[in-house]
Amino acid sequence: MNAPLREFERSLPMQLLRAREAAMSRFRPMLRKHGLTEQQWRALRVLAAFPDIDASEIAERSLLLPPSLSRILQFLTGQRLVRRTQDTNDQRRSVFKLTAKGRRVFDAVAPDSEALYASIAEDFGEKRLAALYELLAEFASRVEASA
Amino acid sequence: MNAPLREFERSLPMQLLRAREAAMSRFRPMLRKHGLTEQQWRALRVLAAFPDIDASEIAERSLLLPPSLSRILQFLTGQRLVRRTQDTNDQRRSVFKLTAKGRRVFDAVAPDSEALYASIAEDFGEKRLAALYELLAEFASRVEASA
DNA sequence: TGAAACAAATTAACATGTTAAGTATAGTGA
DNA sequence: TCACTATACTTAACATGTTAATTTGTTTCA
Repeated sequence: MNAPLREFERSLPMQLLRAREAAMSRFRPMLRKHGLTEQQWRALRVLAAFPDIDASEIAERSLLLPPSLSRILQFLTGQRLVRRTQDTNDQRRSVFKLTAKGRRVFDAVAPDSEALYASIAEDFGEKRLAALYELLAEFASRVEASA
Repeated sequence: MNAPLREFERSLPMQLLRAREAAMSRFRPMLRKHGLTEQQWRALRVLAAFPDIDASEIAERSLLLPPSLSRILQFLTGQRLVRRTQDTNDQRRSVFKLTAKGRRVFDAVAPDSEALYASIAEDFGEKRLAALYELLAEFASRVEASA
């Protein structure tokens, strides 16, 4: 055994990564069948919930950096899943909205997504899932704040 | 307010991402000063703890996929931080070890890394940190297992 | 043995992450 | 009004993530 490494593998950033990987490894194959990446799906979910939203707010809500989101919106627009409109008051802003096709894709993926999430909740337990969620939210806000 | 999205932003994968981002946003600038990315540092840490380790085990312990690790090892070898040796028994395997230079870099970064980790522990609280760690470990093993 | 299955690592191709720099527009104050 | 600053993206450049395909070497077993 080696002390420095035990500490490393026990580190919180590594456990956060491992936990997320465990969860996402269930979602990615399903999304792939729908022709979407995880990040594209995150953007679509935000757009489904907030019509006529600008890029900055999509980025913030989907936890995607602006350069990544910029490319993703180009892809989604190219696929005719999303339509972009120029804001007439502020020419710098673009406003985005799901197309009918985009809405159909969202409606097709959402049930699969919810089913997988439910299976995770069942495997780990609703109660512990809620406890974990609360700790994570507290951690994020605490650590973000005093950066 | 919009129900579907509240559910989305409350999802565990998103909170795991947000929490990890909060933590890593403290580490990345420090690593950058040392000329390393987060992933290169993960590989170095594993190598510091396990001399003469093969690529598969580095990948597993650092949570890096083999293709990413392959590129990272090429970079680290090019920087003369790591040396590669062919396994004579199994010609498919390569075995890696930190060079003296690699060890010096590790020794330079490690204290900064530990200091940041300590500051996070202080901000969030040792006790809650331990509780969060345990929940995450339990979550990962539970969700990985029954994938 | 020798062909088939398996294993370790790499390469390929494309999407995203990360930081810095660039572009266009909007707001601000002397 | 006009420099100055700030905002909203976008582009650039390089590193990594993700899946599939390849390459090379090992193992199995008929």
